[in-house]
Amino acid sequence: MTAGGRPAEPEVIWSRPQRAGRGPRPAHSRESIAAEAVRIADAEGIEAVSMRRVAAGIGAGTMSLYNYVPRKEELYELMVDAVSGEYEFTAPTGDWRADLLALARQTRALMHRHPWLPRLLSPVYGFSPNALRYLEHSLECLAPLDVPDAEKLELVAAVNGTVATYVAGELALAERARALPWSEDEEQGVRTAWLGSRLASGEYPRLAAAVSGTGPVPGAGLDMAAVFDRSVSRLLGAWGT
Amino acid sequence: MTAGGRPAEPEVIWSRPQRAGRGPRPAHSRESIAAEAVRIADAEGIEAVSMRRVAAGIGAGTMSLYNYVPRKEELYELMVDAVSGEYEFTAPTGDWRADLLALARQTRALMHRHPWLPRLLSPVYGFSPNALRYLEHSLECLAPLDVPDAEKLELVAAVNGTVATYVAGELALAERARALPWSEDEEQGVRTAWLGSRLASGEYPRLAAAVSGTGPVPGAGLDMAAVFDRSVSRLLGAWGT
DNA sequence: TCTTAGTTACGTACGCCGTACGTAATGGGG
DNA sequence: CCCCATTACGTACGGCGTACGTAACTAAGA
Repeated sequence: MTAGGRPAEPEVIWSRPQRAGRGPRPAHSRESIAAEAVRIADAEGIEAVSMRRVAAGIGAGTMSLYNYVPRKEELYELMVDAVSGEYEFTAPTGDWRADLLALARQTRALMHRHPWLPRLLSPVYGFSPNALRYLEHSLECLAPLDVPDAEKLELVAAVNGTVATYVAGELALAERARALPWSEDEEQGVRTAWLGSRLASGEYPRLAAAVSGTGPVPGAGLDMAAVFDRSVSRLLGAWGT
Repeated sequence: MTAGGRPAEPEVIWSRPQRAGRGPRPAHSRESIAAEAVRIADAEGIEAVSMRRVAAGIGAGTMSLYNYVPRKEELYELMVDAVSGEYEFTAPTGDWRADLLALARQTRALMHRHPWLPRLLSPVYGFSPNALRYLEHSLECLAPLDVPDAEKLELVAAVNGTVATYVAGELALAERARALPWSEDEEQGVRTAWLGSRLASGEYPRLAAAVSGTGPVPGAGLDMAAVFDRSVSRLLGAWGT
């Protein structure tokens, strides 16, 4: 242990007790810290989340935060778990495909509310309390499906992968524009112009054909929710009967 | 334009000429810059890639790099495009599912060679030259498939999403351990212990059942390449006839 | 009850980071 | 041939994550 009680050994933040027996009672909690970080990320983007900002936001000194969160990466884990608690699980209907589609829609809505979520999901890869609740509920929904349990987890992973990539694509343009000094329209403009000039070169005839008719970028006149439903449903159709 | 000739307007880096007509001939190239950044990221992780490191690596002053790369984000675009050039496209066989599976395997191998790639893919969302080559080749492979072109692009996106998420999961443990002062085994140990203790609580009966038998973390005794092939094949099976 | 050891709080400091800006050198287009 | 766009790059600013040291606090053990 270092002087400040911060361990230099591997650990999972969830297995640490919030309150140790000995010293003064902690003035803050993981929940309030996570909530503040989520608030900042929602309002100003994930790059605005710093240990200093979060500490200041809850009215603590910068280094006090390290009593609750050993590293910034753990702060990310807290954030992901916090928003994962926004799922509303309803009882399985017996139609596992409908249930999983409903879950996927919730995930998409969650990511639209918290656009930084897709970028944090892959580095984290943890089994946080709310992630476990999510997995357990998914398996409940999959009870009618007659495949080995291990494959059910594969199915859940596949759906989540598709959802994450799909929504990341949806959000990419807006997120990039928000982090740069120009607008989403300008960003889309220069990218469309560039793509148009390349396609006009004739080097990519099939791509040019595929892009003509629809816009080159997601969201250009398409009903994204419908496309989303179709993509997820198609994936779900590959399992089972 | 600022004094240094660095534009503050939206632009796509690929539409900038490498050499302007006027001044001294540039001492470096986008290719060598991208190669150096890739070298650093491969050896020490993406977090070791900084403008200073890359500039020093090619023997340039830090701020000289900004004559070639207007922002760090554009450096990431160069990196993604550079490794995208490692694809080896072979003529379509007529069996589009086999062709796309082969492409997906190449993507997986690419991501294993460059473990930072999955994390850079979503923020970038660009149509770099090599990305266009990739898309064009994918559409060539999909010529035998009788669905609208727009859906073919959806299929390619779905496959890439699945691949990216799958490989990101494969790599997460090792990548996280590399960025922290302890080993991958220690990392896996504490996470497995935590998961075990939660599952033993009885709150997640279905998850506990699914996890018993196989290891809780990917790669615990499984043939990951086979699981990968199965996942991608299943997805491909959802399209077409 | 009193000590004491573990814990919380937090100020200071170090070595990084991205990049704005100013200046000197360079060499092709008019 | 000369002008000026362009390259090269040093300096500097404000921010970052976090190591470390110290003071205040409180529950557990004597």
